[in-house]
Order: sequence, then structure tokens, then C-alpha cells
Amino acid sequence: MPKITLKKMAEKLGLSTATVSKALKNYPDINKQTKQRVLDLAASLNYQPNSLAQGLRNKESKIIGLIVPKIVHHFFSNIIAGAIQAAEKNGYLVIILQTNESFELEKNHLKRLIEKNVDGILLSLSDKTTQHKHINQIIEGGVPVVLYDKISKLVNCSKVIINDQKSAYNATKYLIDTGCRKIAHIRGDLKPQTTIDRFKGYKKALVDNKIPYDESLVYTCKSLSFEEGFKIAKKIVNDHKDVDAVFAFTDLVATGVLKRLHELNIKVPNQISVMGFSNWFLTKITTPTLSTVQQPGYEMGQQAFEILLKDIVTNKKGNPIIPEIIEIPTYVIPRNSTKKLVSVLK
Amino acid sequence: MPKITLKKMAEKLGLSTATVSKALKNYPDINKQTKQRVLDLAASLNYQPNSLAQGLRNKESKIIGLIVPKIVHHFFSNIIAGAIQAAEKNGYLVIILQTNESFELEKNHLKRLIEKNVDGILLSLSDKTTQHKHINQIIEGGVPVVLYDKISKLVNCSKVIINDQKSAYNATKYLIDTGCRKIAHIRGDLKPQTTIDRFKGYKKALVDNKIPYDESLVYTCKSLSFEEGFKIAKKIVNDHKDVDAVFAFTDLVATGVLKRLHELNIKVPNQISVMGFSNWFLTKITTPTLSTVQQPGYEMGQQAFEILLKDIVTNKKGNPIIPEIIEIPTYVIPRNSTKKLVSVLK
DNA sequence: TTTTTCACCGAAATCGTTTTCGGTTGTTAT
DNA sequence: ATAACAACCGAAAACGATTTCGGTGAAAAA
Repeated sequence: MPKITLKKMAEKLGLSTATVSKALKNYPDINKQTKQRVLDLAASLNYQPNSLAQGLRNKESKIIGLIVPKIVHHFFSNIIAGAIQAAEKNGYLVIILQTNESFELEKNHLKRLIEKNVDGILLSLSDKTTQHKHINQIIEGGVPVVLYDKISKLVNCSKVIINDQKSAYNATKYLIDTGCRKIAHIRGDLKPQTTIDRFKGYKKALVDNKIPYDESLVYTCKSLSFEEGFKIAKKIVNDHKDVDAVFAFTDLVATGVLKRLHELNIKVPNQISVMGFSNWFLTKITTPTLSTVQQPGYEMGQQAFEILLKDIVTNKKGNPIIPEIIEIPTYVIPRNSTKKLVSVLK
Repeated sequence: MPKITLKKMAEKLGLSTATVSKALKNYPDINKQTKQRVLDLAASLNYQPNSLAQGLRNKESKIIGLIVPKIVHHFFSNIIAGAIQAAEKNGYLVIILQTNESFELEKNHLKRLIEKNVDGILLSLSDKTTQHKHINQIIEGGVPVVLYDKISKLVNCSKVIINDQKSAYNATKYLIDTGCRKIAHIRGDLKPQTTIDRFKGYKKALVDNKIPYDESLVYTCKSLSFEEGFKIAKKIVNDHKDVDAVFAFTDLVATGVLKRLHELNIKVPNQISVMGFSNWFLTKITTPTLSTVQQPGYEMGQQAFEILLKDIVTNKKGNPIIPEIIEIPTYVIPRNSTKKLVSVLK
């Protein structure tokens, strides 16, 4: 019952804790036979080093923190799964925390993670985060931080992102290529850079294709919800009889649009095409299935951990961290909520 | 930059670390003014105790482990969110691990959590877990474990579950009450108790309502997937022209059924009613929306933590843990994939 | 004045592991 | 025979916080 420690094994073997420790860690100045004796005893007693003591001594916990805005969102579940998988492979464990898009929670969580001596932190900014002192403090304090998805230029650290503008551009371009001309856009709230970038991509795609940008075709969603998409869809078709496509900044909202159009008996994609963003799981099971942009959460989670690990080790060696920005590629996934792309051969 | 410790503060104040520690912890034998001096300095230096040292000394990490079969499933995301929320409220942090239904991973994860000195573990068994020595060892080792959702009678510890049989019974009863008589059931694989219980509930509801149980109406799903539901739906309508309801053991599969029926141009619920299980998020956005059984993940996660915490403290006090089994209530959520229940007044 | 009491503070041990820096053998070169 | 050198092992300090058990000095009681 009482935990088995180095000291106990040392006593049992008539050795010192130092020798036992060194035997376990394969030091060269230990006799092969003593080493074997130690190894055997440790195995038979199922010795497990106390990681608290190790952490205290080595100044590392082999634990990282991962902060997400909302756990139950499919994209973030994937981030979590990816990060955990990569962490595990490298002997790290992951503490998960959720901000619910609250700045206060973000600050508190960060503080608690630091108190727990995590070796590094993976963070996606809350929508309400406008100042970054709390993050910069942590970095200056010597704990590496990697920002992913929702990032800020004002924090000087490694980042893992997708190119939201390019992705939105491609999505919009796809709609145009399938013949759509009057494309409404549902954008997110003003703060997070991602929704701004997606909006920019939308706009640029229009302009590049000689379609006049019409401000009245842009709708803003305060909450990221199915219900808002549902509501806004009605508004869109009321405002613009001849709209032939809707590009929503996220799948959940697009799904709401889909549902409302279905109820309004508007044919998708014949009358109106709908494009989402993120490739949430649910896009595969809507009727019709939702065309969207693949936002690879699992890969982002993995990469974010990998780069954090790199930063942790360079930091540990006393070298300065050189921030790196990794862009994960995205691509349009055509499904049945958009018209077919007729490839023109010539 | 270098972390601020008790010793440093003690030096700065001309006190001993003992006094500083006691001042911070509000010991009675410290002068009010010295205490204030310490408090002020700690605040101004933003002192944060080293939790590794605290853990080593107090033999507790204030971290618990949470093992789920699959993170990206909506039900488990909710479990995670609920557990984290409850943990946070009580000053605990949560390490998440995923088994992917692998017994080997389950064992490894458990081992790693113990090595990390977690104060307790929340565990949902993998489908492949048939022996429980590894879990009983942990409990005997003095680390409380609480099983949730997928449990086993062979482990003597607290558990948080839903009553799968009763829930399935009610779901089937609901179909019967809305006039269905030939009800197919899609069940899960043989191992996990949950699918067995749901099957039993289905069967019992039939018998209790004088509907003969027909083995050929029961289909088995090997993987928990949309695709399998999609495939099986076809088989069902081929085998039984007159089937008027399908009760699937989980929403994902039911959603596949829904999709296939739609493609086969079979009207839901007029020709065939469909009932799922779990109330995943996606059930709200299918066409038609899916009737299902509410399986409250968030509450389960919360309760699981609460009871684990209780076990942790009784354990710490040296008292024996009295295992407790908590049953979270479920209920049928009628949506549009089933016919309306005509309430008979008399 | 002497004793008791009380308020306040600190020395030191402890938690379990790691690692430096010597020490103690015994063996080999000089 | 002595010096030099391996090959092994251990004492002890550290990591940072907690807590027991005495101390010290001053005020109160005797």
C-alpha cells in the first residue's frame, strides 16, 4: 500500500539512494550486476518514480496546458485529440481548460496553469481578448506559449493557423465558379481576426471576379449558433429576392441557413447555394450535405504541440526561442449544397 | 525572471521561510503586522507557490485524470466539459486521455496517470475491457476511481450511469404509444453492457405491450458510425416491407438511417418512425429532426467529479470509501422523426 | 522578585529524486 | 614499493513548501 520509493529499495538492497537512482537512469559508473539487481527489484516491486519529486528537482512537469474556447465544438474536439495524441507520443500529458470566450476565464486559467508548473501552453484566444499583457508576462516568465487558430500579432510567439483569408477567398471563388453572382456573406462578430479575414477573403474574391461588393449582402452574427443562421436566412431572402448563394463563416450557422431555406421551400443548391466553413462532422449529415472548407483541427492540434515542444527544449537549453508561424493548408470540400463545378476542357 | 519563492521573500523581509509560509496560510501565531508585510510583498511580487513542492509535501497534486473512449464524440465532449467545470470550481485541474476503445491504451493511460500522482481518476471502460485487475490495483493503491457510462460490476468503486435498460424501454414504449407495431432495433456490438441493456429494454417494452419479439428485426452494428446506419437501413426495409419504426442504440447510427430512408424516398415519420439515443447535437439539425433519448453528458461529468472528490477526501481522512452508484435520469425527446403522441384525456 | 503566561518567531525535518564531488577499493604501470 | 588510474559507490546538497516543536522576550500574576 505505501508507495515504494528509492529509499526503500535502497534499504532493501543495502545501497544508497544515489546508487539506486543512477542504476535506474543507466549511469555509467554503476556495476553491471548491481544495476541488474536494482532493475529487477524495481520491476518486481513495480516501482514508479514520484513525478512530483522529479518535477521539483528537474524543474519540469511534463505537463502542458491546452486552452480552448469551447470543448464541445467539433473543431476544438479535434484540436484536443490531435494535441493529446502528439503530447502522449512525447511523454507529455495535457490539462484541458475552456474559456467560453471569456477574457476573465482566460486570465484565470493561464494563472492556474502556471501555478501548476506546466512546461508550456497551447492557447486559442477568446473573442473578447483585446490586450495581451497576461500572455506576454508568461512568455517572459520563461514558459513557452503557442497560439493556435485565434491568434494575435501582438504576442511574440509561435503560432499555428490557417489562412482564413485565402480559405474564404477560395470558398467564395468556388461559388462564383459554379455560377453564383449574388453571394451573401454571414460574418462573425467584429473582434476575432479570423472572421475579419474570412470577410476580407470573401470581398477580395468578389472584386477579383468583377462582382461589385454590396455591403447590404453582409450580415453579422453575434453568437456562433445554429439559431442565428436560421434567423438570418429569412432576413437574407427577404432583403434580396435574387440572392443565389450564402457563404457563412462557420458550419453551424450555415446549417441553420440550410434548415431555414428548407422550411421556406427554397431549393438548395438550385435556387441558393450554401457554403460553410470548418467541415464540422455535422456537415456530412445535413440534407443536403453541406459544402464547406476543411479546417483540419486534428493536424492543427498536433502541429501546435510539436512546435511547443520544440520551443520548450530550446528554452530549456537556454537558447532564445525563434517564433515560427505554421500555416495549415485548407481546401474546399464540394458537397450537395453547392452546384457542380463544370470543368471546362479546351 | 527567476521564480519568486518563499525563501526569497523571507530574505527580503528578514524573516524565516516558516514565518512567511505561516503568514500566507493564516496561522494564528503570526503578528498581524508581519502578516500584512508578507501579504503585501507576496502580492506585489505576484508570488505563486510552487505546486510541485506543495504536492510533494502534502501528497496531493490537485489534478485528476479523465479517460474517455473518444474525445470527438459529442456525448464525451459534454462529459469532459462537465467534469472540468466541476473540477475547476473545486480547485482541481483535469488531464484528458483517450482510449480509442483500446484495452492496451486504457492500461497505459492509467499507469501514466498514477505516475503523475493524480488524486483520482474518472474512467469510462473501453469496449474491449474484459478484465479489471489494472483498475482494482489502482484502487487498492489508494487512488480513488469513479467509473462512468461504461462501467463494470467487477470493479468495486463509485459509479455514475444512466439506466440504459429503462431508457431504451421508454424510447420503445414511446414508439409503441405513437402507434408503431413493427419496430426494428439496431443494437451495438456484444461487449459493452450499455448496448446489451438497451437491447433488453427494447425487448421488454415489446413484451410488456403484447408485441411479439421478432429476432429478425434486430440488427447488429459493429462500428458506431453514420455509414453503418446508412447501410443497415436499406437492409431493414428490404427484409421487412412493413416495418414502421427503427430504434437505433445511438444517434449517429439513427442519423444514417434517416439519411438512407430519405434517399429511398420513404417518409419519416409517416411510413417509418426513427428513434435515436443520446441527444447528440446533430439530432437537432437533421431533416427531419431526430427524436431521441436525452443522455446528459454534462451532468454526468459533473456528478462523476463530485463523487470522486468525495471519495478523495474520505480517503485522505483515512476512512474507507463506501462506493455509491448514481443514476442520472434520462427522458425521451420527441422531435419530428416520430409521430405525435396523442394524449388521451378521460 | 520570581514565576507563569502569552504572543511571536525560527530551526530543522520532511516529502522523493537527482547530481556533484569525493572517497574507497583494487589493479596496473614505474 | 610507490604512484597512477580505473571502477564503484555514497554523502550531501539541492528543489520549494509545510509543520512540529521549541525557543525568546515581555507582560502578567504570584
